[in-house]
Amino acid sequence: MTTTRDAAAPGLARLAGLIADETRAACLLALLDGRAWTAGELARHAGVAASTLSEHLGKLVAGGLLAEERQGRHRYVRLADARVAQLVEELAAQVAPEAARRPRTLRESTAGSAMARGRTCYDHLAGRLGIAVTDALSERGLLRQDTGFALTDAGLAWFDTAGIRLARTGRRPLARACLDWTERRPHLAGVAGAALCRHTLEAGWCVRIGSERAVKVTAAGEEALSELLGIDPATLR
Amino acid sequence: MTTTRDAAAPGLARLAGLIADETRAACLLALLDGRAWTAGELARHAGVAASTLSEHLGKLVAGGLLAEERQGRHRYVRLADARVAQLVEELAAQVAPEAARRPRTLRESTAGSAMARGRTCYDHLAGRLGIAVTDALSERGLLRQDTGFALTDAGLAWFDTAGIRLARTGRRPLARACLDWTERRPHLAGVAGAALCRHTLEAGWCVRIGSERAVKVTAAGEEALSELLGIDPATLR
DNA sequence: CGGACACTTCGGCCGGGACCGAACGGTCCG
DNA sequence: CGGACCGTTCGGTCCCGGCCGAAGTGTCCG
Repeated sequence: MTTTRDAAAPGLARLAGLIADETRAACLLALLDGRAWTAGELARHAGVAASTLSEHLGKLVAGGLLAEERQGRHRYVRLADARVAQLVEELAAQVAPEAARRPRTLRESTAGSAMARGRTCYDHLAGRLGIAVTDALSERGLLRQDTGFALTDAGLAWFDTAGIRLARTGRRPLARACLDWTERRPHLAGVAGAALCRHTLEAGWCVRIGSERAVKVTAAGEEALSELLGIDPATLR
Repeated sequence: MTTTRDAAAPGLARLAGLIADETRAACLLALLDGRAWTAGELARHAGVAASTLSEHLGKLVAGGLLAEERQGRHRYVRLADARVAQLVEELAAQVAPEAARRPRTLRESTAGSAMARGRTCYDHLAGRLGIAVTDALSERGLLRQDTGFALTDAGLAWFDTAGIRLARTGRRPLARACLDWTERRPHLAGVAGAALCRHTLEAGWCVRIGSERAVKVTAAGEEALSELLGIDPATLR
């Protein structure tokens, strides 16, 4: 064998192959909501037979993209970790330019506009809401976006006084940019993004709408975001 | 149709499908060196017939992953832009845990150790060299990694006094973390990473070894890196 | 304990796509 | 201008993998 083919090529192809099927891609995108779905829910979502989806889940779990948890007769799956979520986001963002076409049906349209207003992206906030928060943090000098993407010392203090604890985990960055595919601009992800999202939901600043990823800012949320970050409630509607 | 399958699923699957072939994956990894390759070079590298590779290039170009430039009877291709490079890096990094197995042949071993010492990763420095530079920037307060990944004001000044111009382009971040797949830690990428890499090559601090991505620090480079960043030359050998 | 339910396994069907060699069209050079 | 070289197109082969329905396993509940 005289070729110098890169040793990582088979692995790369195998990994991409896991995502390269429309049904599996639909599953991964659905799981971007950060929750655990049952196999049946995913089968209905993707529009394939339960037997077909079972095989897909087997491959995704074996490939390390999904984590599973069996409970009685249910098989719950979720994205394996934040790194996998980032990977799927990143790939989806690369596709977005074409996917950001105008919607076809009224249902898609209303659901789309709710998603555009505010949604979760795995474990952090996205959509106009996510952008508004990210921009507000930047304007107040709490987040530095001009030379990269990192919280400032003032930013660390802000999280502290807001009562949002940032757990310094092993590898995961405290702050990271995640490209928003509706706004086409980066929003806050990483440990801080996750903590902020969790806090907004726990404090009742936001509530989930329906069974989708979309979230809605509550009256209490509008007040809190206006007070803590100077976000004009009108931009969130 | 009663399913709620995500509208982005077909696009995501199509994009992943472009990478999901071992031959195309080998091409993308080879092109991570940032240079333009001819179709013939890639065919030899991947170990397939020229006709087969021609079809692959057609798909990769049509899919927007590669940019092509025809010169006479040659067809030069390179990664379309930094975003595509980042995508491939990120996927490869996800694979790395398995791929970081011990090499099989002596040739792989010596080539591997040169690559581990220092190499380019699209347009920035990687390997022990890339990590050493990134760490040195951090230790001197020029780069902030603890709360994200961004240059500090001192860092901007350092680039300025070192005579390395940072062109503020449209979308590309000034500094970004790129996970190093031999060191398993982030190194500097983005505009600053690219400018630094270009400068080290132009100033003769580093030279490319052979036709691969590997680079070697020169005597002048050791002196410069020691003086400007306090990097111990021993760590680069 | 029996029936409804969630998921898995299996066999069979089918389409897509990776691959090659042969023939062809451009380009460069002696 | 003829021959070497680089790349592309085409026809044909072959295998991989997604899909389904039917049958099977395990779980929950009345």
